Amino acid sequence: MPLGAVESALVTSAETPRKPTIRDVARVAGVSHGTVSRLLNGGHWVSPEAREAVEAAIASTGYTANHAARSLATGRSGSLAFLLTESQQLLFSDPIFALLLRGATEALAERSMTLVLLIAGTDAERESVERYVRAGHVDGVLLVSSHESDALLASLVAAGVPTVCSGLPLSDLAIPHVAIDEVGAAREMTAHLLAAGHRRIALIAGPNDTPGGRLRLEGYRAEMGDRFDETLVEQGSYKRSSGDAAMTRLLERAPDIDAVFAASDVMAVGAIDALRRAGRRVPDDVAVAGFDDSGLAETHSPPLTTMRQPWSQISSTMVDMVLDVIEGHPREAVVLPTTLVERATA
Amino acid sequence: MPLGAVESALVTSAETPRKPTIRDVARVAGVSHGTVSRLLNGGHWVSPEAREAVEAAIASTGYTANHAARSLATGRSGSLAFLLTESQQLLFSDPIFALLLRGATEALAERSMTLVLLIAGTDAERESVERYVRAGHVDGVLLVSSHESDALLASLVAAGVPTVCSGLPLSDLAIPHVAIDEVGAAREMTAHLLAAGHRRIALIAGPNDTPGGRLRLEGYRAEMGDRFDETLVEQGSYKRSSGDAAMTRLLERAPDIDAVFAASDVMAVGAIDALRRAGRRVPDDVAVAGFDDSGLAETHSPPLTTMRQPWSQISSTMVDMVLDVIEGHPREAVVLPTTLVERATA
DNA sequence: TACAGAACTGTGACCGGTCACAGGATCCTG
DNA sequence: CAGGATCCTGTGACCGGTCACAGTTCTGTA
Repeated sequence: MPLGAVESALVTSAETPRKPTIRDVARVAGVSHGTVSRLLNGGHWVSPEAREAVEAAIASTGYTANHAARSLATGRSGSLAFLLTESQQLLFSDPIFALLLRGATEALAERSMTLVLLIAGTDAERESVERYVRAGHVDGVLLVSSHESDALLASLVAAGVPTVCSGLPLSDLAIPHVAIDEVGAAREMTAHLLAAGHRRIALIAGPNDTPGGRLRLEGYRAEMGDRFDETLVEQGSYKRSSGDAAMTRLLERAPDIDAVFAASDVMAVGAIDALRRAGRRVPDDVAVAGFDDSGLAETHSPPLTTMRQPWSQISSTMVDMVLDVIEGHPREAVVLPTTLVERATA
Repeated sequence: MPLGAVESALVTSAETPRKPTIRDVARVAGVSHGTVSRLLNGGHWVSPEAREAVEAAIASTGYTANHAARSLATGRSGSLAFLLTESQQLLFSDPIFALLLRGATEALAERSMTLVLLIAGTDAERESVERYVRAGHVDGVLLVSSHESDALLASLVAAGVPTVCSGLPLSDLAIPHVAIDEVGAAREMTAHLLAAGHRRIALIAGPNDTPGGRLRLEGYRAEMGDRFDETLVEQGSYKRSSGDAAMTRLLERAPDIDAVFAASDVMAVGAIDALRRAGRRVPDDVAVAGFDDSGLAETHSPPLTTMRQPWSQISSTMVDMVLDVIEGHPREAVVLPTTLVERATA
């Protein structure tokens, strides 16, 4: 009956039936709009009868909250930026960005928040992204970048925008971030290859200005100890073709290589391309290990032995952290564990 | 001087200096907030002097518009959904989704709108996405799906949500969409292979419930004419491993194959994996052609001959179309041209 | 000179929530 | 039984824009 009343009111009062508001719900439930609002925000100080009436009214009217009105009143946008400061190339070529994106989308959906994707590859884009974020269109930023120091990061922090990074920001800023034990993971993989009897283990490192590039090299070097040989190290750019090229150079310089550890799965796959062209069998002639467990590792043939990063945990932790920071609770950096996944190539 | 007044007012009235509003700007410029608002929305009926004063005031106060307030007043959210109705796997494995995402992000940034990424792979996700969109959190939807009929699509259309699809929605609904001439493009590639002297041309088709799967097969069949042979057709799932598997089956059934046309670059690369394992040289023994020009095609070694889809044009056209629909201007479907890109494999 | 209409401007209602505040009811406690 | 605490509720101001409307000035034309 109240439902009918509301329906006819809507139909008669406007040709386009307006979406029900909190006041419509209140009228149907026979309470005030304040009570409805309270129920919507946790339901404290609402009597059981009122709760029941309001819940019924919400169901019968098909009420959904108006996001813009809530934002205006609370000063919160209800969204986070997933900020990628990479050239577009990398987004396409390395599946780990998609993994992080997916994880963050899920973690936010659980909290009824949304993800705004921002890509800042060029300088013009960086500027517009900065304006956008500083204007308060998002409550916080998930900064995803493989490169360690970033002018954008500094300016976001200076502007007081709650920000969390993936990977280690190696600048001196103390930004909350979630990372893995890069050095330890690289040591573990190197030790695994050594334990399998390999002695001439090459490394295809990442770029020097990325934590993954520097620290995985450090771990490899530490574990190799006396066996460390500069000629066994090449640098790639995290792209497949760079893995291929690096492997080709390594084979020329050191044909006696019996294993190769690549700082990413994508480069490992590129290395396998080169090894195949050179007629080396994997893993019989040369063992290959990757890093990331990026999905590619499992579907590649043969499946890659790799160091798994807990992607969905990384993204959900980042979301948790930035939400805490938004609430005013400062957060420390978090280091998550990695797992060596032994498949066919090493 | 007026600026100083505003600044001190802000500082004294609140410990946290509030962000300047349209009324602050108006006070500094010595006009009413209505005039500021008019300038912000196109600047019609604003005198040159007022315009100048307001622009100076905006610059001196550092004013940026409050998105939530504008949304509330206009009933527009200023954002579009990029809705992906695919299992997560495909987003990771096929670069074309990243290409579309990137293009849409750019096209929207130009219009100061934002992109909300929604992924509806599971049924639970579909439901929450539907609630979200119907609640009016976005002004329109860019539906990206390779599969042709989609319950979600039907319900969005029923709810009157402005929606544009990529690819052909083969249901009976007349949804605006942007597509390519699938049949014509497939004919063109097949003709190219025939012209190069190949006679036993295999096809690795896409899934039957996708336009790309059905229509590219149709074009291939039409162009092959009398040479069409059912045993030369295999179906894949657009994944690399499925291209590999399909090629393996084809080689068993028809060892005399001298060319293969894959309905996506990713599957073409998978096919090359299989051909290499079988000891066939590409393109010397078997020519390979892909479809999409997904970025993978260029970086693969050897670089893939493929049919280029105009990705950035596709995404910007989709954005244009959905914005038109939002404005109340119905749009027809658009068919964009493809280009045969000859590289090393065919 | 009068007057229509264009160009410009200010005012205030409104969008749909949140939240502070002022009560009212009920219950416990001294 | 007074009086305070606790629980619950309604009221209305407020967030920062947009937009309809009314009013003013200015120009051009009869």
